[in-house]
Amino acid sequence: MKDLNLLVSSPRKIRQSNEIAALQALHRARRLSRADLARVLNLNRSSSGHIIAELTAAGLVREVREERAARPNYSRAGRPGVMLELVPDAMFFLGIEIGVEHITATEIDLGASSIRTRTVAFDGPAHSVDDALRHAIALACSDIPPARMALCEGLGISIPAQLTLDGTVHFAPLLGWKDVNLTEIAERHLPRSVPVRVENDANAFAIGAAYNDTAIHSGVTLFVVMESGVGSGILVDGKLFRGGHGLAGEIGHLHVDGEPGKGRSLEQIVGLASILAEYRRVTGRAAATFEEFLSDVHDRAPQAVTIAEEWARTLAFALVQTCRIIDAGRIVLGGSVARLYPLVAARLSAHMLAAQSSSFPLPAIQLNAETNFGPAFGAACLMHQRYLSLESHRFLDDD
Amino acid sequence: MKDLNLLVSSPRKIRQSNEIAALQALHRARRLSRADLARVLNLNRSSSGHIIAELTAAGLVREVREERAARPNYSRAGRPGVMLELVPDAMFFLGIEIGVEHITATEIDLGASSIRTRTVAFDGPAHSVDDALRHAIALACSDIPPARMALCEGLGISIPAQLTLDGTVHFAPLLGWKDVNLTEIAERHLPRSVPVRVENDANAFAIGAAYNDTAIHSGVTLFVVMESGVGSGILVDGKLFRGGHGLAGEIGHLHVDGEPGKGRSLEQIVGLASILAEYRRVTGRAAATFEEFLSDVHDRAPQAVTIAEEWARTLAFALVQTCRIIDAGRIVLGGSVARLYPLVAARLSAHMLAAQSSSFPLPAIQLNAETNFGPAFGAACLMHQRYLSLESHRFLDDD
DNA sequence: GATAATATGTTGTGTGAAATTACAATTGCC
DNA sequence: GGCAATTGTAATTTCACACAACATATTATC
Repeated sequence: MKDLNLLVSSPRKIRQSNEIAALQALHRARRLSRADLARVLNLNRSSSGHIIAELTAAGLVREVREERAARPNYSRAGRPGVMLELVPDAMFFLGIEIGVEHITATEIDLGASSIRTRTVAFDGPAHSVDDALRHAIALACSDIPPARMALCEGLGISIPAQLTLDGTVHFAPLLGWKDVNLTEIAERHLPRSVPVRVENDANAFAIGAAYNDTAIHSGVTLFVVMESGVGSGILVDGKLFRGGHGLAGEIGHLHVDGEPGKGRSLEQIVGLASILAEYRRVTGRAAATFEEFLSDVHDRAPQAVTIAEEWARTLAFALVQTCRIIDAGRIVLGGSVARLYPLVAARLSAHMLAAQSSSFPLPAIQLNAETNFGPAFGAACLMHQRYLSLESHRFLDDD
Repeated sequence: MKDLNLLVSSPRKIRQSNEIAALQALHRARRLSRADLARVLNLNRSSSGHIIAELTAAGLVREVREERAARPNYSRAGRPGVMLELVPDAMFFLGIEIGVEHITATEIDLGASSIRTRTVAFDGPAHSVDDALRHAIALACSDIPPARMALCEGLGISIPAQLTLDGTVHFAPLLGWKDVNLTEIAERHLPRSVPVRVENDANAFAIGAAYNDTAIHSGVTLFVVMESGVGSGILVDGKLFRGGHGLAGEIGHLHVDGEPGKGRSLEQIVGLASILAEYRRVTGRAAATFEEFLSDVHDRAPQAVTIAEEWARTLAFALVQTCRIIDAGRIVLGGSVARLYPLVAARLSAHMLAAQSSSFPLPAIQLNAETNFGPAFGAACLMHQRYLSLESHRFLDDD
């Protein structure tokens, strides 16, 4: 039923979907000539020209006035093409992350570049849903003059919660929320009607970390976020895999040892809180920090190394289990705890190799170094992605 | 790069994709009038008429001459529409399953109805890849006269093996094959050039079990096949989720108890071989059958019940772990061991409920009763599905 | 039973978008 | 400078769909 409607029908819709394809292509390649675009999209040069004309008139695309010396490379024979690029300021997208201790708001442009990010402390559990959203939206919109607000094409919200597919909070243990429709509430607090989407924080992080990395756009990638809690997001060809209820990737509660009934969860061993608790216990220093722990591991202090070894062993086990099910081609580790990874990368690999039957291909593991890419950025990217798809506001006038 | 080409459309491609959508709609609904089709596809009646005319001329669709008494229901006012249906005999698809002990070949028509199925004993490990495929293809094609062979629009092959995405056997422990490109070999043995696709047996089973069940077409469904080995296939909106290397759903080797390093795999507790071995051990009857075991469980013989309880407990644990990752909305149990499920359904549910955190929705569990739907049928369905998609041979003349 | 209302299928016409073709413009290479 | 190669644009053609009009077939209503 739903596949069928996605198929394009009327002439006008052809142009719309081709325009979207052109925007996507320009986003990925940053710069293309009309002829380049025609090749990428398998279109005629003339059609490409018409599409560009329409997008230029709409203010989304412009010719880049290039310094003549700027391209000594690619000196093919023939008339050189005029390069085109997206107009970054044509619009912007907002992303906010409502965390347990803070709220972050970010703003990205049409090129998916971060314009600015702001974070404030916020005691999440102490506030109602309504208060939290009002604070967050105020933070995001505060410095934006009304005229500019008209260029906002979407607001993404990231929440540490289990969400159903329609943006309703199913259960948010960390915030104490339950069964609230965030989309509805957010729309009430917005100065202007804007598309809103809510997403789990791990999923949002995954989108953000992958969004400007063209290599990740194909295949299956697992993004693991390790803070106090542990979550993950699964990306298939650059698109989020949400599962039947939007809860896919909730690996924090995987059982990783002991009998099925008892045993501990991944989060209870790999999470920040557990590591710190254990490190403080063995060192006897109740105020020891994660930085000190990392430093100790680096210096090969036995007590810290033991903790790190169990961390690596447990994480390896969970990753192998997960890959048996989704067969990820790549794993990206993020969150503050991920800084432990470079210190024990070899151990992690060894444990994974041991747990894996030899014939099963091991995924590549990467560290997400960009601390800048948080859930807020990812939530904004989600709206950027939405704009560059058939759901886009601009193309839904009729129907 | 690959998304873009699917988005782009030209007049001719519109017609193609609309024809495909029409075929899909007719396949799902079995019978539609031109006006019905127009509504389903969001097209004008006249366009619908044109599309049907083209498909009728191609011999894929026909008007059903209806007995007048056949529709006392749906007696709306107005001129009744002429019902349309796919022409089953317009083409057919072959599916073969190469197992460890047998080869099955099946043939389905354009309506995805099974025409005939044949099975012969075959000692897989004793034969070379080449021999096995020659046998299998001969079995599938033996009774088909050359003239009819021209109507064959695809051959699907199911193998108990890990396959890469391009149809190469990565590793087939049960058959002793390794690193063979089955597609290539199969094409050599075919009497005529025909699209070929190779698929893991669990994945093929999943496709087949779901293919004619219209209700399953949306959401995430996990199909678990339990024989001597245990495998599974994941279906997302009716389409197979293959993972990064085509190995998604290999849950047979999930660790289900003990410490990460040691512990047993799901297969070693839930698989047929293990159940039988344990049952024979505790009863002392070395020739005891699975039927006898089922009968004992039914009669609540303590020894058998103990085995069944561990089966339920272990399976529940594995299913919960899997659903934490992919968040399946539904689980379908198949394979001969699945017959144990109805006897311990309540226990399985209880164990799943206990293992699941209360906020996590439990998937619905179903038994796949149709023993007829084997991997061979699924492999054929895979080709049927392929024909009803943009990859279809019929629509790739140009380019 | 006649008429109205409703729905279907077909035909002709118009429109929009892309393909095709042709051509001017711009560069590199000889 | 001549030639090949490439780009961008304009005119024309082709194609598929939407729309409107109409004949047709059936039910509902008086």
